[in-house]
Amino acid sequence: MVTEFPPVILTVDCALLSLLPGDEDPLSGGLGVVTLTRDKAPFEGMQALPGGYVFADHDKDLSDTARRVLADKLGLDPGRFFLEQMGVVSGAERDPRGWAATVVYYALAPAALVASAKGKLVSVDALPPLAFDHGQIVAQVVERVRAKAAYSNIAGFLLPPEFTLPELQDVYERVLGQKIDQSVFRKRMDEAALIEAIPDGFRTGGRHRPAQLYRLADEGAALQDRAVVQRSRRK
Amino acid sequence: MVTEFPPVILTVDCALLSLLPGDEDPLSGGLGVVTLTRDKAPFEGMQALPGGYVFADHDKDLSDTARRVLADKLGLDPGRFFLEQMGVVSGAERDPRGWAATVVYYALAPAALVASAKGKLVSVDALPPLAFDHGQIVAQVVERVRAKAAYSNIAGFLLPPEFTLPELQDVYERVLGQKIDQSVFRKRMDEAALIEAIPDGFRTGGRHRPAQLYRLADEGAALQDRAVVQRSRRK
DNA sequence: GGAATAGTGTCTGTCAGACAGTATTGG
DNA sequence: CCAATACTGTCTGACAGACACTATTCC
Repeated sequence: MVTEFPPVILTVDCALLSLLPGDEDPLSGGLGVVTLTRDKAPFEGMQALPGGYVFADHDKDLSDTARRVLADKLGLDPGRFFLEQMGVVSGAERDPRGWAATVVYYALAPAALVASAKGKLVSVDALPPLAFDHGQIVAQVVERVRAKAAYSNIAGFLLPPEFTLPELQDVYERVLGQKIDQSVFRKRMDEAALIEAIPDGFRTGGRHRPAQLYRLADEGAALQDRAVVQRSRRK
Repeated sequence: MVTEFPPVILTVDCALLSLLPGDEDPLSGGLGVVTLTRDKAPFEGMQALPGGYVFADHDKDLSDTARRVLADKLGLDPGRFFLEQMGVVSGAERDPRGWAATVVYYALAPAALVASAKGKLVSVDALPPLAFDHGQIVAQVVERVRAKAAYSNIAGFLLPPEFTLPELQDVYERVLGQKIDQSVFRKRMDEAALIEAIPDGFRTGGRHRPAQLYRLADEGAALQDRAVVQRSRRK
């Protein structure tokens, strides 16, 4: 066993996901990811995920690093956004500067929050070429988020703190790219207790019945595993 | 952004899981994890997960590091074992030597393979105190493996390459700690196509009907997501 | 009242789990 | 034939999904 530090580049990269505008046709306005233009070599001028080095003096742990990156590079309010570690991507070939390991975090935030941040929000289904292996990383993150969306309340973090059930269902349909039966969706949300009704909270405005407002239940236990759509069963 | 390497300790720790002997009573002989006695400070003399530094010159990526650690520290044959990244554990406090990040890998191997390796196989349900935060890491790994066992063929890697359906069911029951209906288990295994029958392969010996031998289907697509036991639905 | 969207009730095919029944071996 | 374990068939309650129905607002 060697005792000196290994000559390894360790960074943190963040994939911040949100919903694209596209309000006109249904099921458009799907998932988007925020990218920045690199201002130095390698891959100068290309789009890349925001990332940075670990500051051992300031960051309590790697999630701290991720929050700092999102705040510094994107100007994102350290407010209500979901952050979770995806894993590590590593290898001798992925960075021309040498053997590199990157801890990947992904974040989810409401479109309104992301709109005020730096960077470009691009569709994950029509990604431009990205620096390093960031294209593959985004693909992995999207796969993970879509899988989680099917059995958790993770999609709720793409909406403002207060939202209606039809709005939430719309988000699930955009993220999953598939229609969900209204009745089934409501039954699930009800029994899963992932969200809670806001007493006397209603969204009015349209010329139709007002919708009950909800919020995510239980800030702490924010992520639970209840099925929202059933995975297909037969081969 | 700084450009010199950050003063961060980056290591890889491996949690090698297998089944404990305990053949007498049913549902005993559950999951075990392999630990080594630390031969230097910090935590000298305590049990710890096998781990090591990344060798940028030799390791193509971090999974290479993990395989090397399992081979060097445990003498494990680089043969048929399942290896997957769990994530990174990091922080200023977890290693007395300084800010440290550890990439955690977990491996599954048949008991026969593990028996010939170095280290102690201890029950994950009665862990001794472990060095660093390895106790928490093992708990996380076990949670992950149990979750995956419920909807994948991951438990098959705890058996030799050839096994019978009753043997596989027994493994699932040990890992999950719950009885599975025989008929349901077989229907799932059949439709999921996670395993395939070995033509004319039978295990004889008992004074009863011989059992068909199976192997894991498709070495490459080794892990698939088919439910083996249904998650509970009602609250 | 009509349009529009929010929200609920009901029906039906299908599946998970329970359990009983059949198959095949050694003694 | 018996014991023991491998394997299969069938029944039933419950749920997912489909779809029709009611509720409530603005005009």
